[in-house]
Amino acid sequence: MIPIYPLAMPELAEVEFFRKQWNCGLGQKIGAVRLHPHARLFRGTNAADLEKALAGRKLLRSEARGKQMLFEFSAGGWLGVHLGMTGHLRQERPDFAPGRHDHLALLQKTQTLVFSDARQFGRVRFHHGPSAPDWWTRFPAPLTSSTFTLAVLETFLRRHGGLPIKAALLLQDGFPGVGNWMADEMLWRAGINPHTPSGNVQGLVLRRLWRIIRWVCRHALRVIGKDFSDPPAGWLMNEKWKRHGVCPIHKTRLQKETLRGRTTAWCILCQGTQKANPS
DNA sequence: TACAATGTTTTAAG
DNA sequence: CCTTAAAACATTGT
Repeated sequence: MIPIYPLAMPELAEVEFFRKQWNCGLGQKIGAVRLHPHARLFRGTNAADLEKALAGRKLLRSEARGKQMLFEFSAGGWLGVHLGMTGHLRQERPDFAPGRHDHLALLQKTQTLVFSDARQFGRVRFHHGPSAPDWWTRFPAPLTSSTFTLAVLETFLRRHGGLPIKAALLLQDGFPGVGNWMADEMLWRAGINPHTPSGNVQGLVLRRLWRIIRWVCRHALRVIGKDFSDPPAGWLMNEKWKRHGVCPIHKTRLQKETLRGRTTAWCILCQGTQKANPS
């Protein structure tokens, strides 16, 4: 059977789904490594070293934090993976021959673990040592953890008080894993206009946003992260990418605008009519 | 053809 | 040093 790999760009839940696509190789040795050594994907790491270091090691475990993934190998090998806009992980047959965009392939006895990324906005890095690399351990706590308190949210939004709330939600330092669809989903559910300065999100509205951030993360992981199911009916995400998307509640056409270079959709009845540069 | 795409990083400016 | 704005990155699909 040939599995079908969804063509979706990865945010929190999608990353978690793709991470699990390599679970079939847990506990197994890497026989050989095939990679494109000069691919942009390997910027900042020595691809030749990576190739030499991983061959013969065993894949032990993996974890996702926000949009980052870390795969641990025996003898202190750590492989960091970011999928960018077009990256994905999948498994192929053991005799797999990498294609043009299959930049990294780990050959195992019963399958090959593949990382593909056409645009190469993604990234692969390798760390050798007894513990996980610094960039990983310094990563902010998950939004679903008890560490992400209302006070943490308030402090972050105040620090970036001049940014439109939509742009602030995309900052990975504050909201690890949140991407374009999740940010719009959260603002729609919270009834906040995407252009609202972050510093103006206060009081009851702030508290509601905090609850919704956690709710959307949990549910996205439960549905999409599990098996890449579509989000339930009633989610804004189902409408956002349609040419004539409508508000799931009012059935009126969504407002669309490029905000800070990112496509943004909102409902003027739920979130108001505010646009960029009011004068 | 020209433009847009669910993401970061760099560079410049305030 | 801090925050913000915009361009750059490379490829594919409409």
